[in-house]
Amino acid sequence: MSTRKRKGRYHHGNLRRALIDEALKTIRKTGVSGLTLRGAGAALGVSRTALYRHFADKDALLAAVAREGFIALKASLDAARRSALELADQLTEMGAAYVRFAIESPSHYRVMFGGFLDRCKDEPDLIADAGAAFQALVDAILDLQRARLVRQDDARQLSRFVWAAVHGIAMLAIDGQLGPDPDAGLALYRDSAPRIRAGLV
Amino acid sequence: MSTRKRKGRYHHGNLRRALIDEALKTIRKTGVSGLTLRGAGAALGVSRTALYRHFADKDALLAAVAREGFIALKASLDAARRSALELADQLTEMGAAYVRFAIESPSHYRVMFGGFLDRCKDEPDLIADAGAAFQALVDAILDLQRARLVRQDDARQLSRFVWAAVHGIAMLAIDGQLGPDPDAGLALYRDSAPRIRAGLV
DNA sequence: ACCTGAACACCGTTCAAGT
DNA sequence: ACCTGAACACCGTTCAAGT
Repeated sequence: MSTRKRKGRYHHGNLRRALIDEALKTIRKTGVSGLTLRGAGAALGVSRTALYRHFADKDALLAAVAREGFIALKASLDAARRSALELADQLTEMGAAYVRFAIESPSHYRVMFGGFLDRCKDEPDLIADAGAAFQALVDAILDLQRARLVRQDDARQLSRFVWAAVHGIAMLAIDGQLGPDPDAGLALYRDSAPRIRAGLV
Repeated sequence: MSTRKRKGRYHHGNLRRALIDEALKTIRKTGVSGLTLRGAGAALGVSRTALYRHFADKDALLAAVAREGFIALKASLDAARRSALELADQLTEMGAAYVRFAIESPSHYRVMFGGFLDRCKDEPDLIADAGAAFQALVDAILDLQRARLVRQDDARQLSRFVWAAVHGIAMLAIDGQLGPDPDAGLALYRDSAPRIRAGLV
């Protein structure tokens, strides 16, 4: 069963979902700049303006794409946390998962953080999903604080420090600033993880 | 003496320079998305295609804008280093200058790091200017290592760690991820500076 | 309710022609 | 050498009209 409209069918079925998936696919393939509403419509066998029944404009579609990203990122972080053998390793594993997420989906990551979205505009769902991903980090740090493995500073501020560090590594990596080696980002993270930890104890 | 073409004059004078300045101005005012070649030409009283005598395409203009950014960033870092009263404070001051640069010129900063430029394309001058800014950090760390204030790890890797941390703070700040408070970025840096330092000693 | 087609006001870029 | 004007192949978005 394809996401493409069956010819002659009047309604598409789930155009909203199909548009998000199509956007994700072309973003992965060609970057954000390659995404056009006309192209997305054509790929789904739908008129160029059908999209406006489900999204206010292109930014709203991008916001939906970004939301998917934050949900997937949170899932990666949660999985990494569960996979850690010891409590002390949880945060290190989460950081690695974070950097890996960005390197595996650089264009998607850029939609989430590249300034395409105007966060002043009322997108409460997007802010909530981004907040939930951040909260995964805060929760892990609170656990470490309870076990006396991390100092008792404000957990949210500690989380922001860790977030900034891994976000910086991820951004420099997908921007090519660390050189052409595709593993440069993870290599830098491996070197940086103990340094980040040093800032927490 | 305006940068705008005097009417009737056949040549502009220094169109290349004027185009970069015009681009910087509109980017500061409206963001990168507000920059159009047609608009820039019109603002300078020049045809829409005059630009192609000085730049291969829009990306080449953006690359020139990014170069200016890296040169200005290096100047800020050097000034911060000189302004530090003690050797031990140099790096902290440089980090603050870095975050301040991004917060004061968010759109310009995004041209430098936002993935608009394809670093695989041959822009050796851009890579050189970005490298020079990074080298300012490496030099400061080498000095600290000589004074035994920083551990004797590979200086470039240490520099990348510091760079990623301040870059992450800067990016989150200008992306609005730290909340609406415009001072959130510098506040996070003040909290993070000693944590970053902990990773170096 | 959902979709279409034509239209509007934009883009970046090319190219023959002008000075 | 440097610039222009018209043209080309695109955009996002609006809107009256169709089912």
